Amino acid sequence: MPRTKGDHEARRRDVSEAVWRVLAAHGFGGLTLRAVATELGATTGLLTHYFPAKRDLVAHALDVLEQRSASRPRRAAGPGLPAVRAALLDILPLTAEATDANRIWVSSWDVALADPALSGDHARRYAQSRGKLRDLVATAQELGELPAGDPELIAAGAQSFALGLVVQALFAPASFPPQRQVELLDDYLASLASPRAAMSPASPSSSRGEDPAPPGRHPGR
Amino acid sequence: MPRTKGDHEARRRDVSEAVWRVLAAHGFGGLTLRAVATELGATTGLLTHYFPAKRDLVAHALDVLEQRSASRPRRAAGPGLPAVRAALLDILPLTAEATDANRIWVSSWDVALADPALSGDHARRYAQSRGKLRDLVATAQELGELPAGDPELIAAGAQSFALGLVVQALFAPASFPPQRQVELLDDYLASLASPRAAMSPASPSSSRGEDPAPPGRHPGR
DNA sequence: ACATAGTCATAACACTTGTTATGCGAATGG
DNA sequence: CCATTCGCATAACAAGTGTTATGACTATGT
Repeated sequence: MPRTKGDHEARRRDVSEAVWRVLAAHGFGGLTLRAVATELGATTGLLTHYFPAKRDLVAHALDVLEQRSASRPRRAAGPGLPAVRAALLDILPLTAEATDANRIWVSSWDVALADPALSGDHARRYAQSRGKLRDLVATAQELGELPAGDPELIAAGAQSFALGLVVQALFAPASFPPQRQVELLDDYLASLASPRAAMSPASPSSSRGEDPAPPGRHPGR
Repeated sequence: MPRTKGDHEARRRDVSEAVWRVLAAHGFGGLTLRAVATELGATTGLLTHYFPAKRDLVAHALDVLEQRSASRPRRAAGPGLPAVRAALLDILPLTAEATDANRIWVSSWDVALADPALSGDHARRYAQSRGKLRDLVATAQELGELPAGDPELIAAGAQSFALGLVVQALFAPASFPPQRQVELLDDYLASLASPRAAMSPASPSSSRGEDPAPPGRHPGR
């Protein structure tokens, strides 16, 4: 009965890719049915035929994002610190596709922060990613490639570093070419790997509100 | 002639604060003239009286954001590493106001990435902030509180770390309370301060060893 | 007191948005 | 070969958007 045979799923994928392209170009603020339709060379009638409402459309687009992020070729690396490095490199916008994905990701933060449900989804996603990173950090510590310390804390720090680097690279790609991103990441990992001077494990800020003395190690004074 | 005397500027500030509140609550995606008007207990006629177009309104709101960021009480800290720490602490969402500001900031990334002009503004802003940070890092190095190394690179890394921590804290405030943010930052600074070996200790992957990701062109498309 | 000018509500405007209804064509099943 | 069903363009729809008059109100200057 259809004009072309079993293309229902394939057509849905086409639509999702058009959504992807619109998102990469104009972000969520510029995501409209008309924009997707023209990007696809069709009309809104086609879109509503496959997705009853815009909500379903963006949901499927976000599924595509997550699926792409999950199924993209991960870097292979031996256990320990190289695995940590590979996981972080996989986050950075080192290629055109990774740049698009990260750009969409950042764009989704606006709508996500406005909606508690979506906000929770993002938080959960980051927590999961952090969990994986923590395991990698732990094995690296067991191998003696990273100094002791709460792996959860180290993973959170590493993820923060990578996330911030993503944002900076998106806004100033000329100042943060792939090579520079890798350089920054490797410097960060090197500083992590170097044995840390002894500092009091208990945070001195627990008693006072916040903003206590300068960092742990006081060279002079 | 006016209903109340010299309140022109004061009224503009009122409007800007209403814009601020709407942005903090719903982000740029939820910023409409009606929303601002009801938030202010007025109508759109008032808004257009003080700001001819929405463009001017959001521009002024962003000016307010920048002005607030610039004029907020900065942490005082002696030169060297404490100054670096203070500058980074000033970025983090440690208070309710700082959280609002950062939430608006993140929200603006969506619209900024869609508009090259705004994108350039943001890039310039971050570059400037990075420049200041670099100077602080340099003096800390002169004081021997930080090991040698390109201060520009160190500043970029520190900014990335703070930025990413902001994002994480916004999405999972329960997992990243102020105390934890400070703890993470101090850990990061401690690892920076510790003298870095030449990457020999037990790290098989040299800094420029393998890199599956070819440094191809980045943005394009 | 009167004219004037700033303040702002009211309301209409042109436009875009997501959604829905209608209908035409094509491919298939009987 | 005809009826049916899917694919999709066309177009109308209501709601919401930014923008633009219009006019009433009020405090001020003279």
